[in-house]
Order: sequence, then C-alpha cells, then structure tokens
Amino acid sequence: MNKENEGSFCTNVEWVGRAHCEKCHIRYLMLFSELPNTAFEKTLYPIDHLLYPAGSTIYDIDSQKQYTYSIRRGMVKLIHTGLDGEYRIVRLLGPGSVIGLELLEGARSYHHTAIAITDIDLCRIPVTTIEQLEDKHPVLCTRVGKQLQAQLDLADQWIIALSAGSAKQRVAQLVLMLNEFYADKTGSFVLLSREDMAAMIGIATETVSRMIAEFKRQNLLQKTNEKNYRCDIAALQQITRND
Amino acid sequence: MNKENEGSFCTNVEWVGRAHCEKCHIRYLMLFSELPNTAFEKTLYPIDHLLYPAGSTIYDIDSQKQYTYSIRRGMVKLIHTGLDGEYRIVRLLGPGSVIGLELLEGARSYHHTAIAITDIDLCRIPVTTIEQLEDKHPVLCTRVGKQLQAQLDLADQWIIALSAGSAKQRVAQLVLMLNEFYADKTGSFVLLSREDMAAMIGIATETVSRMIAEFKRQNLLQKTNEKNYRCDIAALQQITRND
DNA sequence: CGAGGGGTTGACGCCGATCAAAGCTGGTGG
DNA sequence: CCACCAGCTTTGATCGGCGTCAACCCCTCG
Repeated sequence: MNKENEGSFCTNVEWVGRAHCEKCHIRYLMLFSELPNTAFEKTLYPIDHLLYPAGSTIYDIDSQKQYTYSIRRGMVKLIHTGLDGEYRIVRLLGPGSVIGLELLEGARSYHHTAIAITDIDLCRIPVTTIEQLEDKHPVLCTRVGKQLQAQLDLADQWIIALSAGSAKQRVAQLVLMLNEFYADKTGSFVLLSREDMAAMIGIATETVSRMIAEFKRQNLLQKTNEKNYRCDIAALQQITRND
Repeated sequence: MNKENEGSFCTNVEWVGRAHCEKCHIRYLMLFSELPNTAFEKTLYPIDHLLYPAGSTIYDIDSQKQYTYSIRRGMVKLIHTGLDGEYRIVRLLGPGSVIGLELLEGARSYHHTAIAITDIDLCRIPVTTIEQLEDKHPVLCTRVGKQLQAQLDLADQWIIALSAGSAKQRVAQLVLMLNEFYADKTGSFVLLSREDMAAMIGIATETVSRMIAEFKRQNLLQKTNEKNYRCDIAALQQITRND
C-alpha cells in the first residue's frame, strides 16, 4: 500500500567509526574471514561501520553505485517496485550476508532497493576496495562465490515456497522460514508486519492476517514476550503438506 | 501430473568427442572465454562434448556429484520435486549458462534435477578441472561469479513474474520471457508444454491452456511455422500492467 | 483402426481479493 | 494523566477468478 514511508532516506545513519577488520570479533562469519590481518593495511578507500534505524533505506535501485554492505546485525529486505507501484520482497538477509554484490560483476546499478527491517549494524565496503583485495588475495573470490551461491539457494527456496499451494500453506512456510532463519537460541523470533509477509508470498495482507490470527488461536504461534513469538514446527510442517 | 516420463535417465546420450576448448567456435560466450589457448594442455580430467535428446535427465538431485555442464545449444529446466510429488520449475537455462555450479561452492549434492527441454548439446566439465584451472587462472573465478550473478538475476525475475497478479498477467509475462530468452533472429520461439508453463508460474495447466488459446485467438501469438510462434510484444506488455 | 497423450473447452464450487468497519496500540499534545 | 489520532491488525460480507472434474478434439504411433 503506502510504501512512501519506506522512502525516508537514511535520515539518521550513525557513523560508528572506521571498521577495523583485523580486530573484528565476528570476522569469522563475514566476507573477509579468510584474509590475513595484514590485508587491510593499505586499502585505498576505508571501510566504515554504520548503524541504521529500522525502516531506513540503505540503498535505492537508482543510488549511485559505489558500495557493498556486509550485514553485522539485523535484517534487511531487498525489494522490487513495479511500474504500477506494487511492491514485492525478493529476499530477506541477515548477519553474514553481503548486499550489493551485483556491482562486482559489472552491474550498472543496484538491482534492488535495500531497506532495514530491524535496526541494523553493517560495514560499508567500497567496491574498489574489494576489487583491490581480490587482486592480492584470490581466496576472496571464492568467498564472494559462496555468498552468491547462498543467495541463489535462498532465491530458489523462495520460488518453491512462494508457489506452494494455498494461502495457509504459504504462510506456514513463511513462518517456518522466519523461525529457521531468525530465531534466537530460545527459538523465538520477531514476526514481520502483515504487509511485508504479504509482499513476500504474493497474497493480500488481510489474508495473511487471517492465517496468522488462526495460527495464534490454535496455539501454533505463541507470544513469548513483548514482540516475539515461538511456533509449533511440527504442526506447521504438517500444514505445508496437506492444507 | 505425470512427471514419471521425465525420469527416463539419459537413455541415449551421444558422445560427440573430447571437447577442444582451444578451437571452440563459441568459446567467446562460454565459461572459458578469457582463458588462453594454452590453458587446456594438461587438464587432469577431460571435458567431453555430449548430445542429449529432449526429455532426458542430465543429472538428478541425488546423482553423484562430479560434473558441471556448460550448455552449447538447447534449453534446460532445473526442477524441484516436493515430497508430495508436486513439481516446480525453478529456472530455465540456455546456451552459455553453466549448471551444477553449486558443486564448486562445496555443495554436497546437486541442488536440483536438470532435464533437457529441447535436444541439447553440452560440454561436461569435471569439477576438479575447473578447480585446477581456477588455481592457475584467477580470471576464471570472475567468470564463475558472473554466471552465478546472472542466475541470481534470473531467479529474481522469476520471483517477480511469478507473483505478478492474475493468471493472464503471469502467462503474458512468461511468454515475454520466452521471447526475450529464446527467440531466434526472426523473433520466433518454441512454446513449452502447458504443463511446464504451469509448473513455472504456479497455476493449473488448464488455466494456462485457456490463456494461451485466448492469446492465439486475439492474434497476440501467431504460428510462424511447424512449432514456432511469434508474439505481439507491446500488447502482452500492456496485459502485464492492467489485466 | 484403435489407443494414448496433449491441448482445448465447459460447468461448478470454493478460496482468496476486495471493500468496509471496528478493535488495538503507540505517540502526541493538551 | 487522559484524550485523541494515525496506522496496524483483525474480522465480516461479498463476488469474481481460478482450481477441479470432465468431456471432447486432434495428432501421433503402434
């Protein structure tokens, strides 16, 4: 519906500082995991560490193409907006994923618009820096390949889940994906807005609402606290099979 | 429905011979385009050039994982078969595309089943050969990256077209994709079977049939010869916008 | 000539889109 | 602290599109 609010361009990004990759405590799961500490000594352009509040746009499909972003914390949606204004979520990414990689393969612009769903925490990496590092450290190429492959697998899962029959089945699939994807240790996760869920599986928001409400009533979704839920995995899997 | 017939395993693959990449006249659009001619002199395992008839399975999701395949001619579908036997086409690939690349990124098996839609002509490349070549010629890494990125873009298009509203709109989208994808110089292309089209956009085969028949009646699809059609691009684009 | 598979067309019923209205919640200002 | 409002969620009522079942046509192949 009204995605105008989404358009608010990173009004209040917070600059945390220059990233110190050689000291990064989560580097093992990031893009640069296999590079030596010395690799970062003389990069041409700096890597910055930024915070964006939920709802802000990280880049727009028309943005100047210059940076890729490595997600440290939080959740990002890649969206596609049709000519007629209809809005689709193409992918949902979390910590460890890199967005904007299309720029490395000679794309002339970003292929999507990237928006923060939660508050997020990411490293902004200039394309030229990656290219420079790839030259000296070919192992980085394989990391990029793994990223792409992982996102391709995700897209494939999306295609399969999307078209999996009835609305109830799709919503069940989606909840299972959120659970698998984004549950903390206790198995509880944040439900997205009904509008976002609808934009993922291609049905009306009211229908999503009905299904979610029904799941809650049947205790397949239980509120664990403030905004978190836990789901009954077995029961939902059952639903994905037979309506 | 009955995808049993698909299961016929490469009954009559024809071995054309050892591939001679250094002499390949279409290498400019293939994976190895930027390698020097000398690169192929001492590869451990040979690259073979094979022909498969339409309908044969190139690899199955359970196949022994050993080869990637570069498509020289023809069309291949990557499919996913659900537990309940429902069948979805995840991607459609043509000349210049490489399938089975997931093996390079440490996948433990193929991620799909690959089936020839038309008669096809492809080069079977052992994974170890690619790895060996990548070592000596890092430029190959970037070619692989481009392949993955291209397939990711395709998957994204799929997601967007899949969920684009009414059945008529989706079929129109699909025809446009086939046209863009697979039309020859004269702009004519082969229509897939109704079942395959249905498996791509997630609607019933009868509905696909109705839509295609309607397009034919309105002359948005014209038979050019035996099995080929040409489409009215502008009119179909119009349909994708307003039902 | 008959059998079988794919495509086309019709009839019917249900799922889900759409329109509408009423709770809920959090934020703002009095 | 409460009143009010805006946006989100939930729920209801209605209607059309599409899935389903079924019949028929056409073409190929045995």
